Amino acid sequence: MAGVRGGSGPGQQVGLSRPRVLRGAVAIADERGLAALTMRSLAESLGVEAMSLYHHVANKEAVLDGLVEVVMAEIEEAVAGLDAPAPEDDWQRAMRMRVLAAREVLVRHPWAPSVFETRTGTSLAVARYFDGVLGLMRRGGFSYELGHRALHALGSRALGFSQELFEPDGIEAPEEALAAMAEEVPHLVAMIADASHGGAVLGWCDYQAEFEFGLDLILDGLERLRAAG
Amino acid sequence: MAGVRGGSGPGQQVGLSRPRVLRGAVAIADERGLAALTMRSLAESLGVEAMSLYHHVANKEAVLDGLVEVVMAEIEEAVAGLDAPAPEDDWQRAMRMRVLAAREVLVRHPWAPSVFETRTGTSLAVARYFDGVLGLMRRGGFSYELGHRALHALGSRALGFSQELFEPDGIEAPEEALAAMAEEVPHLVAMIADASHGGAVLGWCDYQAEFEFGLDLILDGLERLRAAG
DNA sequence: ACCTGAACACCGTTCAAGT
DNA sequence: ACCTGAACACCGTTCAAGT
Repeated sequence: MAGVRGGSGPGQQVGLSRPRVLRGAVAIADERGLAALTMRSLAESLGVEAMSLYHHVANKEAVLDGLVEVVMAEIEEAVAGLDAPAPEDDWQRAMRMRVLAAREVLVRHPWAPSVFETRTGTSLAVARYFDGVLGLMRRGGFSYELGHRALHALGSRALGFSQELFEPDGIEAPEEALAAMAEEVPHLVAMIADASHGGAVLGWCDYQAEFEFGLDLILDGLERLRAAG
Repeated sequence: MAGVRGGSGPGQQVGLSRPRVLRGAVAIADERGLAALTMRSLAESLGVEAMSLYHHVANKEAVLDGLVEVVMAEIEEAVAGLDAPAPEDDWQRAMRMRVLAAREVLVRHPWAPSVFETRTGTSLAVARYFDGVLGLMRRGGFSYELGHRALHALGSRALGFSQELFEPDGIEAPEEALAAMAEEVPHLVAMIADASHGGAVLGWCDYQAEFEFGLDLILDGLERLRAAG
């Protein structure tokens, strides 16, 4: 047959490696979503059989752990490139910039929160990031005790995302259904009606603005506690 | 063969039904974890073949949706049984009690947050709960606009849980590893050393206390904004 | 050392057949 | 109307075999 070796298909690799496997995994998750990432699809995208992957990663769990590493590396890079004030001068602004930089990375990898959520053990990469957050607060005048509480209070927000269990946007039913809804969730319906006075109706939630609101609420509260000693 | 019909095995049912299927699903998740919940294991626990389930639920997604309904019903019941102040008198205390009541339900179903996270669409049961939260804030003097922002700021905390991406507890390595860790995450190591002065070393995170701290941080901030008009 | 084909033990789900 | 057996199209993973 023709093309015995030198084909230019997706399997153009000179040899597999852990970084190459992880880069392939990120590409699939970015392009086709997390559900499309299987050992078989990953192997195929690398021009190799599924079983070959096991020479470079222990199993699929290890691939997911690797995805966390990749994302955290991108976040660390984004944070390093920041022109933030010294925490001694303005810890709150420094923290805000850090969190929003992390958030920008996550926007590029919308699957990332789901992967973070499934990881049980504490990854070193994540621990390093939180170590940086704690270090920032220390330089900003936090005691270890308050810094500890702050880490818990921030939770996933420190990494740039929050859990939106309920999206008011989801309520915007097609008019007729709204009347039926009004009995079940009167306050939500009224809230939407109130918001539509301004003009915007559908897609009226500005998630970035809401994220920043919640973040500032917490940071303001922490600053108050810090200042109070 | 003996025991043609009247056996007293797990399949003691007189006939399947959606509620019966969901109750079985909750039981499996409670006892053996979410991963153990498969259509086949669920069927077996009900003394039936897997394919029989499809006469009562559309598919596995519908089972997971049903789990959310069951949990939300338990939460609504817990909230209804609360002896909370009228929101007009003390919305913050009323809200705090509501959230902590929800949290108690979730503690009984540790798999619940994972299920909530995988649900994409807005469930009516969850919408109803958030409608109640918004109603409480309205009675407490919130505008719809601030109430809306409050719902976002609270996020999953309104239902009693928060995402702990990083558990400082996970750091408490077996002494020797700590020295190696000290280079990678110096602030976290120092934080733990600082905390151990008091006495408690391992298992030193009081998650309930940390949850309440974060909740109060947000509620205090919201009250400040509400009072400021 | 690295890659592979075949196979195993699972999944969720469909379908035609039973009562 | 409800339940079932057999089958299908997937998973992740093991194992013995190739180079």
